[in-house]
Amino acid sequence: MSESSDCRAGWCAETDYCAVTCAADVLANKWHPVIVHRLLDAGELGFGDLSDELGSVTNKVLSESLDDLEARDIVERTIVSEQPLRVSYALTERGRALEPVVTELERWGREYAEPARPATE
Amino acid sequence: MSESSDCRAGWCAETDYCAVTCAADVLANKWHPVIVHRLLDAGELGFGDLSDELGSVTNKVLSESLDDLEARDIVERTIVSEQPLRVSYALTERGRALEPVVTELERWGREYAEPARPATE
DNA sequence: CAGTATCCACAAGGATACTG
DNA sequence: CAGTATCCTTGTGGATACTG
Repeated sequence: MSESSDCRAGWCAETDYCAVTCAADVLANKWHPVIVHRLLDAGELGFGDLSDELGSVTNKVLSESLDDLEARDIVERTIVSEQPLRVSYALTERGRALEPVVTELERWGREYAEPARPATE
Repeated sequence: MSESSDCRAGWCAETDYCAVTCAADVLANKWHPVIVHRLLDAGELGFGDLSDELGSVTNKVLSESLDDLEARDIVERTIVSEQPLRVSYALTERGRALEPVVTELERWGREYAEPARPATE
């Protein structure tokens, strides 16, 4: 799924703004930021818990998002029990390192979110 | 252009993670993060300057990105001269307030960018 | 120079139904 | 429960050509 920008093409981390782009790429998905945020303060959550918290997400999309986050080593999947199947998701170290980003994002959101008026037309 | 999420639907800023989502939405565009970053440390840049710095962006896409950022009141457009037309872009207060976000994004990118391995399949 | 106008390709997200 | 499998709609970005 997704080639996810040129981060691995030696294009990243060479310049400061490339680092920014690559990091932003990780959160450039409709559900990733919330998922990380929720895991940040819940520690771990099951698939269903996440689904409930996000509200309008479908199984397919949530599953894809989690797969992607796992592939990026942001999130870790653990099987808690089979029969009935129960899994748990938690942040990896890389994932936890996103905390300051999310914190600042939240701060900005709280202060400046409302006035957004995307395209007058 | 773009309805840009449910931020204005009273959905945002009510909970912490909604604030995060809304803020993330602002940077959820291929070029927005870099543009903001570049303006953050250049102060102001002309259309052509930006185009040069971003490299592979086309006029159309850069133009759209800037329009969107302007509509969101992140960026400010100033006409420097007509004939030949010259404009300058700079961050607004809202835009400058994104600095900590970008800084943390950059920090994370520098430290963790490389190992990303999006989808093994 | 600083854009617009068109057309196009593709990935992302959603709806719905089904399964180990 | 925790996903997969399909199908479908839309948005986003890019190529190219043109303009005040």
